[in-house]
Amino acid sequence: MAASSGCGQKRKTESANGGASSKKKPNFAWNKGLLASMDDPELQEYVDEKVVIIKDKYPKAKHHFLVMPKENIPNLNSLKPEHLELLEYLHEKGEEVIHRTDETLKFRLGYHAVPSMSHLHLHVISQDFDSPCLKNKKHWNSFTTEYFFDSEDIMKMLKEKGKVQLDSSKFQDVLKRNLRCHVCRKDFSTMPALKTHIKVHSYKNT
DNA sequence: GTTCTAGAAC
DNA sequence: GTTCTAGAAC
Repeated sequence: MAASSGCGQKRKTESANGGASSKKKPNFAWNKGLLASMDDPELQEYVDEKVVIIKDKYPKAKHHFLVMPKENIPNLNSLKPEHLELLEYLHEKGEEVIHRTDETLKFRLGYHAVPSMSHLHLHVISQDFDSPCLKNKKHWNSFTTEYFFDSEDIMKMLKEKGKVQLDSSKFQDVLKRNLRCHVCRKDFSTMPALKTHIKVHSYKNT
């Protein structure tokens, strides 16, 4: 059967790397990974003159896309008032990809308060969170707590304040909070228990 | 962001 | 003994 985990784990049988120089994987600049992913045709979902949409390399739900401007905007703190139209465009393109994918499912469009990866990216993620890549508390809390800012709220902030200023220290504790179902608010003590539980809910967009 | 894995939790 | 979490990795 060889059922795989489906979450991009490495094959240990891989050995055709032609040399003894493969002891360690260079981890430096891992946070620049989105730049490479943007140019990967395997991941690209949509491209135009202003944006690139890719499938998240490690999707945390059945459907998980990243909408990114081609313009190099490192993060939310870099946003200026003149970027508002661009944010609206990202949102619009995100909604389009939802309609092309599965409009019967509930989705959210939003930004992480403190993203690990550099280069502004709008998450477009279905709310089932049914994925083998969703593995730990940080994953869960980053999409189901106030760590996840709805795109509309970010746009509103930029519009009203002329910037998006988030205190990153405030969000470290949020990621360590107890595991709680995003639908019925029931608490769970382990990830496996939570992952089993969330399957009982419907994620239809009705 | 992920992988790996020690040792805590059960 | 096995499951699960959480911190280091260059």
